[in-house]
Amino acid sequence: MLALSVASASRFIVQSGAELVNENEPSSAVYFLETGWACQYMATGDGRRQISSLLLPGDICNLDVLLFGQLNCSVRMLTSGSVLTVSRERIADLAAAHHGIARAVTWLGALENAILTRRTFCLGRLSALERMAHFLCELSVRLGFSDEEGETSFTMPLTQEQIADVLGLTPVHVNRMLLQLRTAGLLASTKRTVVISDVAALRRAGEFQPYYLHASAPLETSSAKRQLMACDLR
Amino acid sequence: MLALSVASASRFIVQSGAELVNENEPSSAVYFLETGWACQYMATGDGRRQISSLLLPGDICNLDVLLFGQLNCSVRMLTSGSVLTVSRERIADLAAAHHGIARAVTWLGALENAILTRRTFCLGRLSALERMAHFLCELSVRLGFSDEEGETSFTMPLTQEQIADVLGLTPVHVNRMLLQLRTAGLLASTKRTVVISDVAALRRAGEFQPYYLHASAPLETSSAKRQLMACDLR
DNA sequence: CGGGGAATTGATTCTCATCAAACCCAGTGG
DNA sequence: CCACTGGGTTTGATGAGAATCAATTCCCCG
Repeated sequence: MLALSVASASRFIVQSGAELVNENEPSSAVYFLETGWACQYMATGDGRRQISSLLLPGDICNLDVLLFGQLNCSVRMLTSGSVLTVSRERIADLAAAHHGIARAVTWLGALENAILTRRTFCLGRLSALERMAHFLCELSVRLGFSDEEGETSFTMPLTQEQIADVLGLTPVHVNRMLLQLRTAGLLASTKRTVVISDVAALRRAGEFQPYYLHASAPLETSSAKRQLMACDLR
Repeated sequence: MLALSVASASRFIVQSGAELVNENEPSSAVYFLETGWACQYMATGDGRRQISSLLLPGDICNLDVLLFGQLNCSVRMLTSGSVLTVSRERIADLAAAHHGIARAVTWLGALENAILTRRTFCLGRLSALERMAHFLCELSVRLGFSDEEGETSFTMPLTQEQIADVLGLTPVHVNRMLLQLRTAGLLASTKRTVVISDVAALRRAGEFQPYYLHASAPLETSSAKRQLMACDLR
């Protein structure tokens, strides 16, 4: 909404907390997240919130809009960042003209699908500790750190409350689970820096198998994103 | 696996419990479920199981295979039924040649996506009772009963254990939640027949909003399915 | 030097899991 | 025709994991 109020421009600098899409309003553009983190979420009337997917730099959100003209969840920036928008019509036209574009949309949709499928498993059947471990493993791979052992570290701008909304837990419990992973020697994180001391062990603890992310086909994924981005720049 | 062992034929009669896809083996076909119910699920080593999606008569599963060549979950029949298979190559060829087919695949993928997103919300933030209510509402709409009030009834071949695997609960607790809904007057089910006594109330109890199912665009959905089915029959 | 959001810690409560037993009922075979 | 069987359902008693409530501490920033 906010972002689209200036219809002519296509790149926006948005503040942390800015709402890109509201679940109750129609939306007619796809967003490409250049920098910053964002999330898709749904909320109940009484304040419970569930983040259904995290959007990392380079991610595209709102693909459903291409078909449905409406997203059933809201999208909000978790940090400040910059966003490119492409109108629904523009992508539809290009997809009709170029196989590559259509394929890119399908590919990214399928990838999102795989991630969501995995998340249902985590939320339904893993304990809080396992979910936490799985989450950190998934994040590291999505951010491009796919080493299977040794140590990995990266920065993560999320608050514990936001992590809680991803994992279906309370902030307090997230805190305790992080502590537990730290005392178990799997994690050595400070503030906003995640340090996975023992990748292999953390993966075991979280039942994490990286295959579903298809990170071994980075060419496909990144080329899909690049093609969609090019829609905007032409 | 089982089904594909006879490569030439394309319609199979399968027994309840038959495994159509195993998460650890590559798969190279899309399945169209003519009759019967099936499910996609993932399991841990120690026996926990989570059903990520239910496949109802008329549903298509395994679309991810078109892009990834591998599904990350298993698919199993919950009842006996009949299944049509279409090879990956065949659909890919047709999709390249006909817009309609490509669009159908994208549409169904997006719909699955919307359902998974919603399930994430249910598993993460709804109580057992709310999940149960939401599940029954979703089921009734997916089966074609989209009345918003009054009474609705349909037959459901699932055991309480299978429902538990959908909702991330234990069979015992599923039983108790059903009892609770019955004593609250929202439900009047016997054996395998679900009778929703008060649709509006059950929807409120489960925070259910039907929009995400896009049942109001049945033409799109069913025509997408029909087109894919036609791939097989030509 | 405050001020405020986030993180941490403790005490308590509640939801749901676990364990265990009884029951119901359809199908089978004597 | 009726005991036998076994999967599914129902019910009860107990326990564990996570939520809730409530302070306190830690930092970052003005």
